[in-house]
Amino acid sequence: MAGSRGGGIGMSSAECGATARSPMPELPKQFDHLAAQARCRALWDADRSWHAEPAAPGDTRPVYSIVIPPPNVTGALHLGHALNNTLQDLLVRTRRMQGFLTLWMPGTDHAGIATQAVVERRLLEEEKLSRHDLGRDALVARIWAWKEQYEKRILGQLRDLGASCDWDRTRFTLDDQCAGAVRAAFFGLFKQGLVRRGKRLVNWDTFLHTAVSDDEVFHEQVKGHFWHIRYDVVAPQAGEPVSVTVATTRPETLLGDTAVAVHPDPATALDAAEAALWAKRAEVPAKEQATIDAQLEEIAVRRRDVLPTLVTLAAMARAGRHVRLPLLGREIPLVADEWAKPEMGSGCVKITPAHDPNDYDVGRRCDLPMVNILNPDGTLNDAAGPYAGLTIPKARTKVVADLEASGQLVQVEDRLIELAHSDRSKTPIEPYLADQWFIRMDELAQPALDAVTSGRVRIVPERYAKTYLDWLSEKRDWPVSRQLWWGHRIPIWHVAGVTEADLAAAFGGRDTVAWTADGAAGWFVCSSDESLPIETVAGKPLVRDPDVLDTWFSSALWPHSTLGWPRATPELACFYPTSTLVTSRDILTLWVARMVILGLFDTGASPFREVYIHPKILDRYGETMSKSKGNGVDPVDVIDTLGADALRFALASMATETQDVRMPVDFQCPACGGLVEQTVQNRIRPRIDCPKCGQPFRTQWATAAADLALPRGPAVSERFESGRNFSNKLWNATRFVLMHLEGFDAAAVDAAAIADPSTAELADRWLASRLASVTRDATRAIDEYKFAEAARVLYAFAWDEFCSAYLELCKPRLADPATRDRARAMLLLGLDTILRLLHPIMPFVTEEIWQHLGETAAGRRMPWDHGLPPRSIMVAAWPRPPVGWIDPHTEAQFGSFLALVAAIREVRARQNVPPRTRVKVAIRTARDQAERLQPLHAALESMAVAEITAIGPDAVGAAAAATAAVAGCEISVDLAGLIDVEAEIAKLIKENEKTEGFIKAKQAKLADEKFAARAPEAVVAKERAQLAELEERLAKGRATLADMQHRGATPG
RNA sequence: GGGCAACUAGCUCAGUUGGUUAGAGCGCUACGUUCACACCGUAGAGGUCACAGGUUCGAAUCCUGUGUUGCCCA
Repeated sequence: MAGSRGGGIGMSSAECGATARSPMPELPKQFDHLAAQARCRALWDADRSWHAEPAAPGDTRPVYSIVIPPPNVTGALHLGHALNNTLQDLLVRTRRMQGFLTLWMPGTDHAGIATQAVVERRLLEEEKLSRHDLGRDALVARIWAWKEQYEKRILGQLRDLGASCDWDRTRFTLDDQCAGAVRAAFFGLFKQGLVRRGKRLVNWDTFLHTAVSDDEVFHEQVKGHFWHIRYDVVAPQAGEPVSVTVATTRPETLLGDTAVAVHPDPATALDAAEAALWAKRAEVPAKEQATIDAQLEEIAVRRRDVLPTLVTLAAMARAGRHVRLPLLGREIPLVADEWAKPEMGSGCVKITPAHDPNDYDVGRRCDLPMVNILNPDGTLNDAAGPYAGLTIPKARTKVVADLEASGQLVQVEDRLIELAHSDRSKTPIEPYLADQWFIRMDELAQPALDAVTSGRVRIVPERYAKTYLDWLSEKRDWPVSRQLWWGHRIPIWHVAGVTEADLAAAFGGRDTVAWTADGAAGWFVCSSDESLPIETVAGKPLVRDPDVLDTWFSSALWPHSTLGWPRATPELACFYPTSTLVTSRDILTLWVARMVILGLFDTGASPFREVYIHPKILDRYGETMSKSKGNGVDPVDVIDTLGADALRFALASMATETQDVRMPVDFQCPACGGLVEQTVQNRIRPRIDCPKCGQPFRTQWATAAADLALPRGPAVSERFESGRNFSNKLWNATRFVLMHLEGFDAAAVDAAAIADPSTAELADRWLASRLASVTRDATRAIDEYKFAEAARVLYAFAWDEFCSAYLELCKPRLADPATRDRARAMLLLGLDTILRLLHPIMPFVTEEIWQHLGETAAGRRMPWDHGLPPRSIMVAAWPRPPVGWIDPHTEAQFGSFLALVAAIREVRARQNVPPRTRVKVAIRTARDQAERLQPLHAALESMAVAEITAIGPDAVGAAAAATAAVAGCEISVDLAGLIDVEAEIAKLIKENEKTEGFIKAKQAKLADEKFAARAPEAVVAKERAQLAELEERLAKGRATLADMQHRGATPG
């Protein structure tokens, strides 16, 4: 497609010059983003401009590399991905243009449980099958099929967005190369003794038969009960309680109880609780004190009634006494542990280490046995004795009934309970003790901490370093087992009943196999090979661990695994460590910290030098966008309707240093185009009736056939429109420039000479200065990750200065053969520079325009170009205007000119002068100012629709005139026959009042002796000057007002 | 409970080391389609910078506290 458009592409300048023709007829008034997107992608793909090869010998280019945070293959990309990838592309395109050897590594993530759960849910919905019906291999095959589909879609979306990834290098966290890296990394850890086997409480989903991670759990309040149960003391002695009462919301867990805990020092604990209440009471408002008083009263009662018993129990616990577990009759110890709170309940608490996280900690501290009473399917196992085989709800009913029958049930309370539910199956989570593999963090964490504290890895914004350091410094072991089928199978096999000599004989000499004792006469064998070459050792079977690794394990290797590690590839040598990681703060610990840990462990180097954390996009209510809430905007909708550039520009503009950008979302009615505000109520409806035209449309929730038949109303946001408008503005500025470029020999222009401050006139010096300072500001903003700043600076310059000012004042110059060529050269310089600066943010519109410039002005050469402009702007040189172009004095002078134009326009507007009526203007100003403005007369007259009747120190305005003082000029607009005296008087009064206000404030400030004494000299002088200026303005204003009022009284 | 943020125009956000007569985009009002652009132009209205103290000659900006909101960790 690129080839079919405009034969000029890729031709030499001579050929281009020969075929140059007026482009106007073929350039539509509106930028066609869809056509441009297709054309540009085809061009970039044809040239593989995004591809990077490792540096060849002698290539001295600096290297810039980024690895993409691999999107999950769970579903399509959302707005957060669009932001994340826009910013990466922005960095990558900038560096590429700046001459870096630039690689952006793309790929996707297999996303363990998320993907498996999606596929399992569909399997159940569509075929009424569970994964066990299908079997491991068949399910995994299904998930691969899903992955193929979504990977394709995701990569397509990234391309639609304009991402200039090196598509030839696309990786997947579960592909062969990554799998090899995972095995090698795990094996390395195993060999160093950093992998350990241990028990861990997991969130067990009894419906899906799998552990789910903490962030796949949601909490919901449900109605439940609080059962108070009596445990009898074994052989109570005189003065000792004969029983203790504990309370639980899950009575069936008593079957797994291995202790009852009491606080070791209940008196002190009670005092501490009371002291805390007093402290709180002193702080809260009076109305809340009553509640606290009641609690204090309660503590006093406890001290009297409960404390003596607790003290006795604590002593009994120390003496190693026991209580008898109801129903099962097991004797379990009384233990002393601070988890038991004397101020709560009976002060005693039952301990079920295998089924409660807090109890688990108590169990660890007190060295208690851990009795698991559950089967993976949520029924009770043999440890539950007569209750084995029952489901949890049935077991609960029976336990309660039996307790009641045996008289052990003391009391039942109704209570609201915060209950954990699985986000995947929506069923209650059971804490479940399972054997897991852990990566030991005690040694691994320190280098990763050092990397950040030493500054070798810089986190931007800086405050996130704290999150990272706090989390890592806990050095908590990383549980890496997942009871799933989709993922990297843990490369560990178990064998029992053999000796180490047997193992040594079986694997003799292989350095890819290592083993460790399992603590129970068996062995764990680990290998970095895809499989072990043998199935038995000394006749005993090797059994592979059924679990897979945590998804984050393979993600943690992403920067080096994608570059070929553990092989010593040229890619790894050239592009590792990478330059920048761009991500969102919610995975700073899960992902970023682990990348640093394993990057350092595997390669000895941190995987990146800088981490940029970008904001999150929220909806108008400050809620995170998510598919399940229905409050997101589909980036594809924006790309299709407004263009990828519009999306990217808006996203870049949102990337400010403060986080959490809100984006109000509306539904767009497909019938009338009207916007319907998205609310908490309507965002989950399958169909919405447009309040404007009454026509119904469907949303993402539509499932019923009747709803699906309706046209879809996409979720949109007005925030994207300014990007679309900006594209169009650039497009039309181009049309203007190209229109005037006909017959212009761009090759003959020496842009540097044209912009030379010593010879150029004010307007051109101004443009050159602005180009240089804007380039500096935009470049610096990108370097500092201030993307919104870069977008704002470029938008304001391109629109307000280049289009509204420079382009306008070129109009008279273009009409004059004497000044035309210089103006044309400057327009070309300005447009070309703006395009390059904007390209990283808006690649499509800039590339499309670049192609048109290539047809009309292929021979142009910017001062920072070494040769002719390349075929694609993607590989054009980043502008480097000479610093000498920057001239604040010129910028200030030109600012005066623009202020003059604005002042005349304001008078016109106030006086309702018809747009095409030329007004007569006299400007009284100092001689040097008048001389500087001389070349701008035509521009001033054209921009303000004015005729300058006089300019200079002696210029005299008409008798009936509106005046304004601005930028050292006193302008006088002749209002003969036009004047609206009332409007002018009203304006003057208001203006004078405002000035008086300022003067009063200034006078007060200057009259303050302390100010004069302590403020810096320069500030005082500035204030004085401002006061003088204000007073002069007021004097003139008053004189004019008096004149007007006189005139108003005697019209004519 | 601990930590991190945010609070500035109707909405979404800027506002560098304190020197401000507080800005932008969208929206709003008025006027306007001559030849780059109505996805446009010109002009205008609109703010007690959450609140209360403090530091300072001077606070949107620094400090303390309060309120509201969000996120992370437990």
